[in-house]
Amino acid sequence: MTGRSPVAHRPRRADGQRNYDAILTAATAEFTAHGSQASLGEIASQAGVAIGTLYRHFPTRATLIEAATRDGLTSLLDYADKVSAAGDPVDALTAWMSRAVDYFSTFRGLAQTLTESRNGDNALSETACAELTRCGVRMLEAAQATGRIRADLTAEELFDLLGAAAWVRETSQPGHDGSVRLLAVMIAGIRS
Amino acid sequence: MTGRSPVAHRPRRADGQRNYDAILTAATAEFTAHGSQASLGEIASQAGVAIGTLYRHFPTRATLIEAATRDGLTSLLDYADKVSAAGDPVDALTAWMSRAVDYFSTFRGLAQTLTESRNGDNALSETACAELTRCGVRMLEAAQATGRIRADLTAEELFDLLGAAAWVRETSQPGHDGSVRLLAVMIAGIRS
DNA sequence: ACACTAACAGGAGGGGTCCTCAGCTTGTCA
DNA sequence: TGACAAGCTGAGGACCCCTCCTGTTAGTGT
Repeated sequence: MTGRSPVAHRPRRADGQRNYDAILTAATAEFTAHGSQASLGEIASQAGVAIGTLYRHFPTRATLIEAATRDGLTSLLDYADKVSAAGDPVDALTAWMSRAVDYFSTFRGLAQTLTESRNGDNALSETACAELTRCGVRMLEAAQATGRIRADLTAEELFDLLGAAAWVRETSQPGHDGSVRLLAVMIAGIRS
Repeated sequence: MTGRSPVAHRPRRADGQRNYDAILTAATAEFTAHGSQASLGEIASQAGVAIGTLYRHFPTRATLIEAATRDGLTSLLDYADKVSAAGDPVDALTAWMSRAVDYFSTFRGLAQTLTESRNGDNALSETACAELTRCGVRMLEAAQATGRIRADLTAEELFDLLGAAAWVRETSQPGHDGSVRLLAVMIAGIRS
């Protein structure tokens, strides 16, 4: 080891950063409009870069999806802290679940990507998955400690509920959000 | 009007019927293996016909999906009658829900097609959707009449539950069927 | 100020899928 | 048996995915 890390990268080039940002902006718009299966060629085109440039920055669709939803995930994790500090763990859990469904359905197809990643199939980064899982476990265990949430519910099952509710929202016709009632039924079902 | 219907079609040609059957068999196998997004070219190839022949018999993917799942639907409707006659309407409803989730998850992507069709987006035949809806309404109302199922649950919401459970099953890693627990939570949640 | 080089951008190309359509084949009925 | 409608074919245009090779440029050290 020399004094400084042997792999001290050069700072990212200015044009690279510009394109990275432009691609991310375009991707967010396209995913919102057309779901996670939006055309990558169209995203590149919207961003004003060639397709090769998009692949340079985001080697797989999953990396792009993850980058485009990173803010949402951070926001969800922050929300967990806030609502946990506020008071009753069961209220915190239910509020967080509702918020998590919002995040899961940021755009069509995200719930599936998240669930498959949690199952190891697809490949969002493990750290993101792990953060989300840890957060869910914490919320669930705190609520279970009150005795008012079924003790036999696992975190895995909790995430199944969230994914399912998000799927319903994605699939509902616009204007009618079926996930609200579904979530209510679920929350009733997980009480002791 | 003459004595016989003015649009009395010739009987279907024998080779046409053979190909129709072969396509349906191949489609069932391919949908089972690869979900509702299976390649239509591959299905035609498996059936030993050209792609144009497949489109002649099934102008859209939805018509093919519907034909490939018709038996399953019929079987589900029959099951409703059987279990309704057997005894307690709440038991009948819960048993039927479990069976309906089986049908909804005949292959990956079917739950989405069914739900979208119920919402008018996609296009399975209206008659099939209507039959299914009528069946669900009947099961639900009978169960609600006992007072042991929440009276404010609508059939639309019931089908959201079923679709969501089927989605979880489709998305679960093979070997672990998350829909069983999810359905249990849902059934707990819809009781009064 | 300048040359060097790693990082970057570009886009053609091979492979896949979808769906159509003009022309050919064949089963059926008289 | 012959005529004709029903049926079959598969090439083709349009789209998308992802890779990879070529040319360009921004940042760095002297």
